[in-house]
Amino acid sequence: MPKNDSGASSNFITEMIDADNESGRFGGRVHTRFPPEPNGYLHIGHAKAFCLNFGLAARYGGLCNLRYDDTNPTKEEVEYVTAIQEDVRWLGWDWGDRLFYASDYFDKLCEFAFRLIRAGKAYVCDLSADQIRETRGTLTRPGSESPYRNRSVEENLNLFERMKAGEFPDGSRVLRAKIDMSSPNLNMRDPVMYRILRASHHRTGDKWCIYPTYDFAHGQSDSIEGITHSICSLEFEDHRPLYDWYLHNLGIHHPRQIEFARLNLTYTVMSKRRLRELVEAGHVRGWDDPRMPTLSGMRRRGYTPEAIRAFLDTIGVAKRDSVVDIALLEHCLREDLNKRSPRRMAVLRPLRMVIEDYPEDRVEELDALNNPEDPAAGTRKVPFSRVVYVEKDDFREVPPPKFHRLSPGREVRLRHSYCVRCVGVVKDEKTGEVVEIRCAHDPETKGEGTPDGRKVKGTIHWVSARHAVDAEVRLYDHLFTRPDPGGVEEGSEEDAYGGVDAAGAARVPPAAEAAPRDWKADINPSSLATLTGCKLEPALAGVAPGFRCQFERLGYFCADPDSTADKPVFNRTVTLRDTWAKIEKARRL
RNA sequence: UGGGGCGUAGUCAAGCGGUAAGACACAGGAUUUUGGAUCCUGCAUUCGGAGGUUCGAAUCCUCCCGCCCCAACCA
Repeated sequence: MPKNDSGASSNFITEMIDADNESGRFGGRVHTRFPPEPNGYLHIGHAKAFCLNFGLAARYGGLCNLRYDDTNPTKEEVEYVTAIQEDVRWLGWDWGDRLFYASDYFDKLCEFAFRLIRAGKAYVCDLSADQIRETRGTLTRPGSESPYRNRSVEENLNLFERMKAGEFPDGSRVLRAKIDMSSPNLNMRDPVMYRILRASHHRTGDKWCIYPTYDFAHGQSDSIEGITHSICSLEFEDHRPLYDWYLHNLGIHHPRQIEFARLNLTYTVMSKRRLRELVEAGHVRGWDDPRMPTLSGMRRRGYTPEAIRAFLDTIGVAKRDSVVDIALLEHCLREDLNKRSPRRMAVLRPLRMVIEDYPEDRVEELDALNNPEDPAAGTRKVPFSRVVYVEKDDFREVPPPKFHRLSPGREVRLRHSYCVRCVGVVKDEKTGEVVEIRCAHDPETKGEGTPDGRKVKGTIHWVSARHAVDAEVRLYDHLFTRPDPGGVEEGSEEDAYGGVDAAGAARVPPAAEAAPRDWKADINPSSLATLTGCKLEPALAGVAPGFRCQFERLGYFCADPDSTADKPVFNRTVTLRDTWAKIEKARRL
């Protein structure tokens, strides 16, 4: 992909901006904005949008505002406005002193409404919401005009003034734009501009009982802020003619709107509605659950802002609907983490190993490289003693082909330490399970090499039993079992739509051909595995929440805020690539 | 059956009339005290389909097919 000096990708949007700059359309100015509604936490799809907006501003030496599109007081909360700022900042962006709210413009918007009424381009309509819907027509049939459409300017002025003054009950009247009830674009069939809504707003409190709709607020808000390029997602393409109409009839600054396709990822869901449902139904522990695709969840999981940005740069920006393989996100994560993570040893499923020929009371402090990718990261001391814990997975009584870890009679290297050979096992009398392995070490192999040059194929990690720190470790897997949660069931494409589900009760689907499954049925019941009694090397004692490292041979981990002084809790951010696991999986199939 | 948008590999995505970039995934191999990392190699004779224009078409024209969005006083 073509890149400019700042490393950001070129795309169809930069081409349009380049053209605008060349023609002098906005005097060479580039001013964008990120306009979230504070009704939920930001997810990585939003990150695509704001990195695009802030990135464009940075690329062209322009500015990017943060503006809350808070026109619906029934859904918005301050909790979300705070969280949104934290997330945007986390990814490295700065809106300077340009933090705005659409609600800052309520007075101005109201004035715009009066201006349109005076121009005979807006009217107060007494039809109910149901009646408005019924008279809007359908996709193929034009709508019919409201009986209130031709009220006089004076009457409209009077009525709207009284709507504003609170003389009418909620929902009894609306202000509508007088455009064209037979337009093939439904958005142009006299859309609602203002509704009566007695709800307390998170910023304006009870000052207003009428609120502008998003469509009547968004374009003008961009205009007021002097935005040059209004970047938004594809579904607003149909609304552009409406925004054009408002801006044109109001005669105010007219930004250029450019639409792009939002981000979708396999094995997860990406809509605030669904994410909220996961939170509220308790399928996850909260918006910042490390399994969530929310930025707060990813942060808690151990993602780095750099990895997310690299991912976003890699996927590009286009208008085609797409679903990006989550493996690409994980690749970007590993690539970043590999370079910067100190290595540590941790045993998740401990198996006791006794080195019979190693003195009972001896302890050696061995040198271990902190990061083979980065010599500057230095070394640390790791204590070694007669009894250590190794990973259960690293021992097989009956080794399968190509297994080059430990089994009776075989030799492996204990990472940074000695080579040991398994000379016996101790089994549980009742279950027959191996509960301890007995080994002999070769004193000549300390740290590196073998005296006779023999090859020792496997290297396994370990933790000295008497020095180990006990920990809880949380392993995460995809939140959903299918790449397309709720996707159409194979073979059922011809099924008739069986009814109206609760969530869609008011939204009658068109006579659908395909039958989507319930997306919640695809939730992965094993997306979280909590391991206790894990053994960490002592260097890991007392690390601060947010501390990231690689547990050698296992993956990248991050200390969770649930950690306490005596018991660390670690989240697995992502596993290492695991060729052996792949071989074993292939063998099972 | 209206309007708007989009079709390039399993997934993203360049390409802008001169003969299909790159990344992920996948498959081999080298190397390795992390089965990690790294390094090689392979992976679209063809761009949704069919016609047409042209010396030459993924790029231009025509028709067809498929997918997404729109009938909230949500955003």
